[in-house]
Amino acid sequence: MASDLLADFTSRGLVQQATDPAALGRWLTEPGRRVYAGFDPTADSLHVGHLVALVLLRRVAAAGHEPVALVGGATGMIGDPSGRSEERNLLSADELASNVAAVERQIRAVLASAGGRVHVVNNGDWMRGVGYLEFLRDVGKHVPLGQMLGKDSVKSRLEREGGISYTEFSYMLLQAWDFVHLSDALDCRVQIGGSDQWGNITAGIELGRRLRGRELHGITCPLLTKADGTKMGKTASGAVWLDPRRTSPYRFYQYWINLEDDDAGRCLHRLAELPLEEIGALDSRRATNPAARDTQKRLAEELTRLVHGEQGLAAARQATEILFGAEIASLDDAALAEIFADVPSHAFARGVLEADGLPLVEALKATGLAASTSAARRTVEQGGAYVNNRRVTDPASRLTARDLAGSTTLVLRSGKKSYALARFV
RNA sequence: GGGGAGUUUCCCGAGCGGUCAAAGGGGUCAGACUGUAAAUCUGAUGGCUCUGCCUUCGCAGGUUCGAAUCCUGCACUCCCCA
Repeated sequence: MASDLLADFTSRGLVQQATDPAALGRWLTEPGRRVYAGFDPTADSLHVGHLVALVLLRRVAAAGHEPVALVGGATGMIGDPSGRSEERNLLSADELASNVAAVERQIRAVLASAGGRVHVVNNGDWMRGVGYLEFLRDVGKHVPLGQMLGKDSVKSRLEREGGISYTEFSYMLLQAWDFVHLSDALDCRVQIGGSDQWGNITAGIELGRRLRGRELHGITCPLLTKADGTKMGKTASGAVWLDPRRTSPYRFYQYWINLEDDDAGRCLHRLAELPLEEIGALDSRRATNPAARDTQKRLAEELTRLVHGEQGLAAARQATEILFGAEIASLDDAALAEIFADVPSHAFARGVLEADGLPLVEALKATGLAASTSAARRTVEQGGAYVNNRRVTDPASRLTARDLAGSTTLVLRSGKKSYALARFV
């Protein structure tokens, strides 16, 4: 069953290119093979774009092999030119170190539930001690310049005005050496990555052949893009991160919920760890009854659980329920703060709730839900204002202590989904 | 250097000396519909202590009971001739 890995990938649309599938399949017949994918620590969190590689590694584990996640403490110093139109800015060593630590944590968390043995390595560990001359003699000597110049990542950059620095040009040497090193250290002979990694992967394969006479393999998967051609994982407010401090579980969940049908379908195949029969069933239900949006729901559920755990999923669901209109009866301040983590809040003096209370229009203006008192009044008159998700249509109405949802907080809303928290302290 | 056209509320753009906070379109914001989609439909869209009041039509003055609309000067933009 271990040999099913390649077929498994293929059946889920996860294979763009692969080296000699027959030989690769043979090598994978034995369980416990190590397969690696690399992650460069360009930020202190991975994002949705990295999910494909993570899921790939989980499938490696599920197939009875051992995933190796490489964090690029060394390569992150340089910057991968692949898929980039411009030179990268270098990260400081401090930044890099904390990014490495954070990314390692995330990878472990996601891979932990896959079961089996997981390796997380950092190429900084083996690159740090290597001297420049040594590297040029041991590695550089065996890589023909013509081959390097032929890589798409290099070619496309050379044609552009900004060109490419020697530093970024050298990136593929490091990644090539990583592959050879991992084949030495862990007998890891397969590298997987996004399709933009093909050049780097084959550089490693070539180096393994020249240096060790060893046969290494590579698999790339298509980059996840949306039907409109834009990158997956981008929203108007920026990237969708895996770190809950950057992207709350609620927003993460919502990202998948909001996908177009086709995009959701593709993601379902590639990212969801569901049996193919179940995926097929969702496909046909999407075709016959798209309004039910079963695919989006299932996808959001699976991925939120994968990244944020059962608790994160529960929180995302509760937040969804409330942010989509469920009346807010009584919730404590902590739950409110949690659910409305992404929502702007404004603090008022507690005293304004005394006596007649605070005019609603003033609260709408102060929280930024309305640009002016006039605009606030209009919103109320047109039925667009809600207190704790209960519509209020009287422009003269005032907020008093009875309107508090928690002990100090109440929730204001304008229209369908513009929320603000009013805190009285 | 000479001649002509223009500068309007977020954008484009219409504005007869009074009924102009200023047509129309876009955008935006609400509401309905809907699949937390797209499209569509409706309303709103200077400010405020809002059945009224205040401030807007390049800038500064002037004429007039009354000006975005007329006159003078200034600034900027565009076009034609040299």
